[in-house]
Amino acid sequence: MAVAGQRVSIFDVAKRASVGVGTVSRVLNGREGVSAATRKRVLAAIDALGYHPSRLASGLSRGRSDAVAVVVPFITSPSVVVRLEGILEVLDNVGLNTVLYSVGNRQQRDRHLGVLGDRHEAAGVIVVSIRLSRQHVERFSAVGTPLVLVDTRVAGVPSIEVDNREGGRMAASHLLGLGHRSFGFIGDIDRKHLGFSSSSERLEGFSARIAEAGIDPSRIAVRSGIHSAGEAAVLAASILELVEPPTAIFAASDTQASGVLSYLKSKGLTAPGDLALIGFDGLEVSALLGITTVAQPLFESGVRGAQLLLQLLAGEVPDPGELVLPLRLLPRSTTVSGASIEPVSRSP
Amino acid sequence: MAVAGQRVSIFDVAKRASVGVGTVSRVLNGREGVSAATRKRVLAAIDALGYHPSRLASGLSRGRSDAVAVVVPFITSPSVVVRLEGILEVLDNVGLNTVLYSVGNRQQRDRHLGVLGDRHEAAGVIVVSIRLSRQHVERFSAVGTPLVLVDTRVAGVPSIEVDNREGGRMAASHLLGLGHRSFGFIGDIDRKHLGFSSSSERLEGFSARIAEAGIDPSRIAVRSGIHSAGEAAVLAASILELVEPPTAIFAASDTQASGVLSYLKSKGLTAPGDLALIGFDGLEVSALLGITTVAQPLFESGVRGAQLLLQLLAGEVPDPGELVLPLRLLPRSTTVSGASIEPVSRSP
DNA sequence: TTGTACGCGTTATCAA
DNA sequence: TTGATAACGCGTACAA
Repeated sequence: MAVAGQRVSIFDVAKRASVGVGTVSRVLNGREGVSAATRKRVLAAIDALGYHPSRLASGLSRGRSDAVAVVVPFITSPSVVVRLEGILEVLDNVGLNTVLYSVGNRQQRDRHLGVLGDRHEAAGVIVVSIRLSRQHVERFSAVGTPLVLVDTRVAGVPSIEVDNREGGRMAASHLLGLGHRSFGFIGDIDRKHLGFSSSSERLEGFSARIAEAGIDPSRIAVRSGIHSAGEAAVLAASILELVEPPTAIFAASDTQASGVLSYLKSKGLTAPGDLALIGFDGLEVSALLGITTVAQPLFESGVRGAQLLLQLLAGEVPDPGELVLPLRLLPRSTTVSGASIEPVSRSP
Repeated sequence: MAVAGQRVSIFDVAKRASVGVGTVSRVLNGREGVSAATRKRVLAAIDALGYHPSRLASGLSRGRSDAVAVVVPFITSPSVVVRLEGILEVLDNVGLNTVLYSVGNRQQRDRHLGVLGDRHEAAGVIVVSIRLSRQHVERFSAVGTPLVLVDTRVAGVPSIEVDNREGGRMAASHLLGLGHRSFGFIGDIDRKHLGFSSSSERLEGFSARIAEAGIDPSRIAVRSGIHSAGEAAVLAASILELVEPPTAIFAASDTQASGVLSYLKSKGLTAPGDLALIGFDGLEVSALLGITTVAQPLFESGVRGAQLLLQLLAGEVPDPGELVLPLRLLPRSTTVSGASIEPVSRSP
């Protein structure tokens, strides 16, 4: 038992086990060249003293922190949280600490990213959903700090992504297949200039597919605002008040789609009768409300991203360094009128 | 500019400014006893070299990390995320790193909490929504590591809470005032044994108020399950299939209330016509779906918790060490039939 | 196989 | 007002 008072150091362990600190260190780090007998003695001493090494001291000695920095855009979006969960699960399993950096604007982004290349700050860095400039990336490669990108991409940097354009195409195909010929789109505006591009990429794919169907994509009623359900409701209103409102709306996220649905409800309208609606992400809320959506593997993106970083940390060169995860279209009751509103599955 | 290659240390700065490292350290930490002239020279050198101190080294020297550990239950619940945002905002502002510990079961909890008292691990700790034992707390007080509790409480430890019983009473009063006389309750079951107690406390208050109205509280149809909308939908079904189903349901959280609402919708039922429904938390989803709720200041709880920790870190003794934040009942369309489904406000 | 001593980058103490 | 130097706790060459 660690008695209150003085911190127990590697020296105390060494003394108790009648060995040198070097030996204790060797045991601690699973290095060979220690006889079974001494190893056992050392382990016993460690246990008896309740000793655990100081992250600070070992980090300083090794020349690098053992924490992983995870940089996320101001956590307001559920999708980011799910990715983060995935990251945490993997890192926690291998005993790495996760330091969370939430950035709400460019200044914060640059301030944090500018210093995170330092190995004393973090052993490695995972950036989620934030666009990085070449300069940012070069800082990292210059000092050799492993960097992984999740839901964003820079050529040459290991990353986990989905094909947002393809997702847009999938949404369009689904709606076209149902006979729709006029469309609205509700997306994000990147007010904080953090370089979010998924929304516009999804629109690109959506437009391209519409055009292929012989429809003028410039006729899509496009509205953008901050990423929130409330804002999306307002944008939906603006689209539906058009003289010739579209029959279908593609929202760039489930959060926004849920806002559209709430607007419809408030006006006594229904989907897909009055308006077909499709979202993006595959969040629980979409299942709950029966919103058709293009689902992406959010949790998995976090897991994969963290695993990628682990490889980098181990000095390996990840084979498919830039990974593209698959999307799935989940048809539900906001587009397919027959579809029963599923009695939400028990497992979350 | 920090040239790629060697790390620039306090020694480099000292050399460039023609002073001793002691002086640089003094400037760095804003200590007095440095002439304006030398301070200026040092600052210039720091700037020219792009120097910033090593957290590892200063931590080791000072004997404690400058990171704050935040322990949260497996981040699946939106309420926890909002609290976390509040915490991050405050800590980031003062330059403290936030190390996130997500615990999904007792083993994880004990493993993390057991080591977090060490000042080399964290300068201070904030525990969110997880019940701590006396032993846990004593470990912290023994070594003097500041500890703050958010949404949980232990006598003598600084904490931020709401009065869950009072919240339950508020919900009951609201429903009683609307003429309801039969009730259902949907709450959490703490399957992972992390000591969540809000749900049962809310039920206690709810029951007490019901009893005061002359109704036998044992007649409340109580159902509990894991915290998820889907599970809540299943529980709602079980309640509504009773031979004499209640006319109102109190869900222990908005997430669960949204599950109940989705179940109603899937059955073609409406609120409050077929069933009055009230939730808890005041999450955006409740506004979106028009669910009446008992709102608690989630973001603020994080902010206050972090501020409390800052005081502790500064050696101050927070005056009301155990803070109870106010609750507000927000009547919406799942209980008050007249209430229009609000066209969700623009600001989130 | 094991012990010793130095270095990691800061802070803090003590002289100057 | 300053500079030199001893910790802080650990990893690791190097010596034994």
